[in-house]
Amino acid sequence: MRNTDIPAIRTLPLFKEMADGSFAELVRGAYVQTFPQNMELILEGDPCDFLHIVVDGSVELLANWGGRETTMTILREGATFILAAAIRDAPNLMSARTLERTRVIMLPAEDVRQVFEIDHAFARAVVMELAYCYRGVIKSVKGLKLRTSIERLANYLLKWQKKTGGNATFTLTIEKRRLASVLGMTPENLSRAIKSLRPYGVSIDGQVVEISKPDDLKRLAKPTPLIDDPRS
Amino acid sequence: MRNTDIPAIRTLPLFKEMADGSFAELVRGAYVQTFPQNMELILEGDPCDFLHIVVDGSVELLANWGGRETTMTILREGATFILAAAIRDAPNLMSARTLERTRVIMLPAEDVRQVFEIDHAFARAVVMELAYCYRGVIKSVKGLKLRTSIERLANYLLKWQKKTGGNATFTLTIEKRRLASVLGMTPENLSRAIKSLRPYGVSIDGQVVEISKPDDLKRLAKPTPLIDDPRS
DNA sequence: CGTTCAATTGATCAGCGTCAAACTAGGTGG
DNA sequence: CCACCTAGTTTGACGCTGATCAATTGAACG
Repeated sequence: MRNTDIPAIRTLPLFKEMADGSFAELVRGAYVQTFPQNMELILEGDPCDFLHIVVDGSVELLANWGGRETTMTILREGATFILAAAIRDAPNLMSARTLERTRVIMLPAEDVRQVFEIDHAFARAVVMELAYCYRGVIKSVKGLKLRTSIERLANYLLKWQKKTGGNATFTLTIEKRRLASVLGMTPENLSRAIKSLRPYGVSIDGQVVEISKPDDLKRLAKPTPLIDDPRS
Repeated sequence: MRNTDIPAIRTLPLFKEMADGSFAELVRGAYVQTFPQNMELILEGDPCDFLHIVVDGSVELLANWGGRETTMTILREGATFILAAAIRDAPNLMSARTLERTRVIMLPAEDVRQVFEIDHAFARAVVMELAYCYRGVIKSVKGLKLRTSIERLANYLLKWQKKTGGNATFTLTIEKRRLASVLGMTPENLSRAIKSLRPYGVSIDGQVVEISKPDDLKRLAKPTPLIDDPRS
């Protein structure tokens, strides 16, 4: 592992509080690698050998069944994945694929489990991270079961607007067909959903979104922290 | 807390390995209560004060939004709930309601966090439990996004058959309208879905299910451990 | 025996997926 | 610099899945 990558992850919540010695042990067996776009990092069903951390770029977590495929979520800089499988030493429930040139750190799952035993601060961070992920998935189930696809889109736009600083105009960093899959619809339907938000002040040109009547959109989207707030 | 309830939970995976002293501390501030049917135990959005454990009976976890309601899951004897919220000291993402006369143990969330700091075996058990829950929710998202409602029903029946011992005839322990909500459909649609499984050897009379052509049903359901296996 | 609530059935409709085709933009090579 | 290729996006037409509404049947309980 290159020295330059160590500080990059040392400050992540998962590693910030742990002892230097434990961190060193964790990092000793780590691999760092930069993958090209569209690289399959892990495959659904395979045993989980490494905890992965995105240093730079973005990764798609996806699932397949019966010839169908869906994007579960998209991860960016600082996100970890396959933590639950690594902890339980269980097969991966999702595949992972790079969406662009992406730098990833891989910590042997065995080391993670071992350091978990030794370092209490790390154990606490792992639990916090897992609980955070769990709540994230619960929110997405709520969105899928309680909202229509248009409502999901509206809330996605509002959430992304907030994340990018709150301006009326902002830019998506995700292909539309993938956004469609994340939101649980087809690309064709996303196109139509976008058009149907026009009366609510939404216009999308390429990756550029403009929300001209945020209050109208919010009245439709009815966002709630219990589904849409990424933290807490 | 009555003495008779202590052994009931001591053997649960969450508490089995922990030190006697830690367990005593956890149990010291615990409440045990038997609730009647249809009691609201916790409310979505409320702060999380207690980790709950079902000793006997069953509890429905549900979520509301925009006047709609959905059943997230149904918990039975031995299940814990609100663990993630208790750990993170965050508001509940789901409400909980008894489905029948149900006995519940409530451990103050503050105590749980504190014992987590002290007892390492407990910390490990918490992580295992959380990872288990996380994977459960991931599986349900996969089912919702990748399967039609008929496929979800078919897999539910096969899973429940296995859970009850594998006989061709077995009994559901859940109201149909709740099953419908768990599976993400309306009661009317569940009725029709059941009828449409008749050519695959499924007949349901009241709560009694018979699967006469399991191979045909499996060919339709295409069950996979990566969605349908509750363990691992 | 009547009340109540769940389950079923039928009719209708909206949402969304599928298929096919047109359009667009970004990248490549002549 | 332009023509072309490729892949993503959009549009239209159509059909299936599943929701809604309304009415009926059935079962549990007082």
